[in-house]
Amino acid sequence: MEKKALGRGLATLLPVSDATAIGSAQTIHTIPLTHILPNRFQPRQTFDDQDLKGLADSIKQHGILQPVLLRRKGDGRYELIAGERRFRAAKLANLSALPAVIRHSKDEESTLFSLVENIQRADLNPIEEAKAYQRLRDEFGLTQEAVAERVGRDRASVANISRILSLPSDVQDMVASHQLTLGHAKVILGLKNAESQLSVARRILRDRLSVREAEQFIKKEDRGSHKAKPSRKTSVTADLEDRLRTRLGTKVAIRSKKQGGELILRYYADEELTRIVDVILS
Amino acid sequence: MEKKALGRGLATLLPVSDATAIGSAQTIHTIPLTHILPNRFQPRQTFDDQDLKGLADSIKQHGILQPVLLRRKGDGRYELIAGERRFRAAKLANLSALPAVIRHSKDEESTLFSLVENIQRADLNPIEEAKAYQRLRDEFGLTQEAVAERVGRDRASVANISRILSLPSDVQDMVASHQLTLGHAKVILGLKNAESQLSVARRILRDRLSVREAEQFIKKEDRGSHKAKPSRKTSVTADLEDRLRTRLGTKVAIRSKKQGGELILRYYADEELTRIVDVILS
DNA sequence: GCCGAAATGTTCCACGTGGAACATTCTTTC
DNA sequence: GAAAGAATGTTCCACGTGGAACATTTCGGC
Repeated sequence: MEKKALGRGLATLLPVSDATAIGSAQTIHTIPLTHILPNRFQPRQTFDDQDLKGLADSIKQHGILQPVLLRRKGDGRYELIAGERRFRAAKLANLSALPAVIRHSKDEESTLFSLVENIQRADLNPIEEAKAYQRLRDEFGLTQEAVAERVGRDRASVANISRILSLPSDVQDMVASHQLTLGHAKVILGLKNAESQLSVARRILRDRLSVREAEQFIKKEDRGSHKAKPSRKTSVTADLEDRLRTRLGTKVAIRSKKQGGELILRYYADEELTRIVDVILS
Repeated sequence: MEKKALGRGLATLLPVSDATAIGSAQTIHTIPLTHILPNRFQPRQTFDDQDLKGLADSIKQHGILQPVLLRRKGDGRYELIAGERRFRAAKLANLSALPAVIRHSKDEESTLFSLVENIQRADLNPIEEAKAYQRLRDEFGLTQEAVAERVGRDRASVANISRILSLPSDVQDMVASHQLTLGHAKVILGLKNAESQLSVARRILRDRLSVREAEQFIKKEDRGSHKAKPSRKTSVTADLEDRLRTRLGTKVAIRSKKQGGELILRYYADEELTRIVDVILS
């Protein structure tokens, strides 16, 4: 995945006045040489070795001052539009990557625009939406942040929706058919094993668990398989919870809020409530 | 507002075989005589008094066996399409209302259909939606239940959305402009006085209260003005809450759930949490 | 007026959503 | 390899929505 930032080195070497290379909205990517193909239509077939060697020496000294111009091939590789000599000289200089501007064709721009519009308008199920985001990222090299800006969502939301594509396909089908919600799917992603993901998905359907119930269920499952995830609770509150749990013999949760919080004692029958109240009042 | 149901009396008197009067989807309304206008285009201008008297006697004995046919005038009144003799005889018999079938014109059906479609499709703000429901009810005599079925919502939701039309217009503007949500508006409706409704609305905007915070705030306001609404809690849980509150010196809530429930102790600082825990553990 | 049914009014809160806050990984430079 | 910043991954839960459950009013028949 190409980076938007250059790091400090190249940025300071590029001339500010080079407007043709750095347009107002141009982003300079660093593209590995192995991903760059020569231009199929390059009329020039021979290059002077001496000339290239001189350029390579200069590059070794100063780096590449002007990004090459690339066009995306759609399979993760790029085709040179401009900068063949720089490309060859960079090889001679044993560089591994080039600064490049990726130019989209008119067709590509149109496809991008249509994709974004469809996402914003269509009543897509979460799987469709995730696939659309993936397409934006794969075909146009957009980061999650860029996708999020274009479709009007938060970056974390794009990440969350995209993650569901790593679920087993059976579970994905449940989400696509609206048997499970995105909230459920996200909870299931907390399980690492595809088998348990499918089995928990079935359990949620069978018992009609809400998202909250599913969250709790996953917590219990993780505890059972010795893969408990680190809790975000402080050790102080966890200690208090433990001691209260021992004293009262029931589930205890301490939930902090903006101002203080809530101490929650769970009871499973009216008799238990009476018992808990008696303990407190005694 | 016309009733859909007949009561037992008329229903048992109407002949089951009278298909022209009771079509498969026909609803029989009971319309006060004072709301019924004679047909402007009734060719017959004179009616035999003896004939009418005989019919009036029969009506006194048996009631009206066949509903008249009415057309809605749009101002809460109806025009007779068929049944002039029955209408006159009912007057003679001192009836106050007639069983009637309301016939919609083709134009009316088309308007109804369009209205429903627009509600289902358009991105209406809550005020617009409420007005649309009101229109369906006023112009077509639909009950909340009937509106709800047509637009695909629950009857209670239609009722709740419609209620916001009784808010002060300033508050309605806040809802229409999405400064306040429907949830906020519903909470404000719990206040009886227009002045306090507006003042609380402004408070919600100023302090960016969430719906939950607004609910709590309204509760406190009601307590302050000696207009506390009757709580839905059972006296047993209220009693337990009181005793715990006295013992622990903090807010206590008992929330029952499908299986048992939660006993919630509120704390406002870490020191208070420690104190509560100490009381329980002592 | 009484009663029962229908219709409407009202409050409270469980729900899934969306994302804040944190965790982890990747990339670039030195 | 270390450090810093960018990008991505992940969990937990506050939020407004929608309506369940209950309350109140209206209507019609007797």
